[in-house]
Amino acid sequence: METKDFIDSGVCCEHELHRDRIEKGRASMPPEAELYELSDFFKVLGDSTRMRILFAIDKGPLCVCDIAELLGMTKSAVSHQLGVLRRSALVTYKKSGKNAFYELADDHVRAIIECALEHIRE
Amino acid sequence: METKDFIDSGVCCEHELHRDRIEKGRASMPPEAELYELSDFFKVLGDSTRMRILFAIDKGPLCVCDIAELLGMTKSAVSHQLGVLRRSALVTYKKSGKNAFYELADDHVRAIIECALEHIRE
DNA sequence: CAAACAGTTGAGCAATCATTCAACTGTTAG
DNA sequence: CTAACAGTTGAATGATTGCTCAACTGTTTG
Repeated sequence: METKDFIDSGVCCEHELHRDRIEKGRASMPPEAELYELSDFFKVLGDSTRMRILFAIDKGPLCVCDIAELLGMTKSAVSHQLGVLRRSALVTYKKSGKNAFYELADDHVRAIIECALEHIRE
Repeated sequence: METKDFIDSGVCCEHELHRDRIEKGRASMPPEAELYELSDFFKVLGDSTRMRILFAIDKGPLCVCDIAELLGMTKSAVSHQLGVLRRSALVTYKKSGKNAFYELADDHVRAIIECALEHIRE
């Protein structure tokens, strides 16, 4: 056809209609930094060991040894994952003698997991 | 001390008090299958490229070529990630001629991301 | 039909990551 | 102080994963 816009080329995303859609999509994109924070946050939740740890301490604080026993893993492996959860501020811990008792940092984490659980069970 | 319970041993998680806490934690653990579904779901969200795709199509369907242009990536790379999102049922798509228009599967996904965004911005 | 484009897919590669192992710190009990 | 235990940490390793490249399918246009 000869009614093509001068801006048109062979590729579809150069057409005016597509350009509009792309611009709309670009507008709904959050700041770069926020995007990485968001995906990093989900990345931490995206591991079954860490997820099991979060459920384990959901009803009350547990020490590393207890969590390791509960999950059937070594203290070292658990401590590494607790480090990840700690650095992402998903858990906090209090030292008590030889023990370090870990618990969920806040109810926000519970809420997000609960929200995802509903989605799964839909 | 000599008041130790007969079940006590050297390790802390064998003490009665710890055993109780462990049992409580174990009780709050969801079924194995659900746990994996949950962490797999978060794993899909835990990648900045996929997160950017979800935001890109948040305001309306886009074809693969448009998304690739918007993100500054190859169509192949985008298609691979769309495949992951498709297999996890986070997006749906409709074919229209040469194009495949992708959109968010449901509002549940929006809700979870929004919930996490609030947590990030706290 | 043939050329051009949209999209998918599998193999290969580099980077990331979870676990193991060993060495280490710090605390409590004897 | 010394032995035993709780916990952390760094290096090494095997598995996973995101992107590239190339080959392929399917659709539209001339």
